Amino acid sequence: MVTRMGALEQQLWDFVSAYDAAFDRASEDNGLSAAQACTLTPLTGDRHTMSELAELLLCDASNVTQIVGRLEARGLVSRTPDPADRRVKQVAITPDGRRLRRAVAKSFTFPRERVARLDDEEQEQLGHLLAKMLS
Amino acid sequence: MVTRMGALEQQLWDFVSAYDAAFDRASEDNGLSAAQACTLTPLTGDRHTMSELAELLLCDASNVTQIVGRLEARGLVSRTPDPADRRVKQVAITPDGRRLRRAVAKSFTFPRERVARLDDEEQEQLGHLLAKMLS
DNA sequence: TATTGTTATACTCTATAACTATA
DNA sequence: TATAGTTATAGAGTATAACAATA
Repeated sequence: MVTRMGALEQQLWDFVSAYDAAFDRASEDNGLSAAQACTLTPLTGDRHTMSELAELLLCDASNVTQIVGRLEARGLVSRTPDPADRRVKQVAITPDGRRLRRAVAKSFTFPRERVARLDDEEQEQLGHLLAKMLS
Repeated sequence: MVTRMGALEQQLWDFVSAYDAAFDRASEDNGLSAAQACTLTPLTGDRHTMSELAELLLCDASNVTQIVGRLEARGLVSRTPDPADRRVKQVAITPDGRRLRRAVAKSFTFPRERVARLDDEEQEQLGHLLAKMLS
């Protein structure tokens, strides 16, 4: 991707590009934008505030307002004021939202398929290498 | 990211998320959107047609028209009709565009830094695993 | 006065459909 | 008629600044 990029860096670029493209496709095959699918992802049954979502999604709160607004209009999430502090909104995924999130996860075969090409020892190696790079 | 996602899949998600966020930052630190930086990337001195770019970037040609239009307005690429077939446009990066592409590459330290955490043997392992997953 | 979230606005990305110029 | 690219248009993502409601 860059001038004089090493072979390993190029492989990483290629892998990430393929991964991203596959996630985009999985989202759009289920009628969601990637951003919408990413927003449904962390809503794991607990309630989350708009600010928490903005932090998780690494974007501005005003952006979350819009994305959540579209998801809410489709009945995929709910937004209710926190009784303890009525400034705060509690966002929760609905059963429909959960279904769609599962459908996206099922469509997103890329990581499963690619990891399945590695034998047990290689999978363990990969986990070790990723942990080292992420630490 | 998904219901019941394996640990290895979660590590991949985390790595890709961090990689993408770092590329976005590197682009925006240099006054480019990620899409603009991605468009400058493959313009390696040869000439490319709009269609080729659309294929490389996995998007519609009308989208490339707009992105290239903005890059051209800033003097980062040039667009000239192919004398052999005047329907075709040859896109080339300018010296300013090259400078900016290098600046983005320099800012995008994430892959270099993370790979540098691995010793020589681990880097070789990673290359092997990526090749297997990309094949 | 400070904080949470929304609204208003502007720009970019993206695709589809209609169009222009060229072949 | 077919192809390369553009234009028109519309919807979505994104951020900044101004605002409302609540604390």
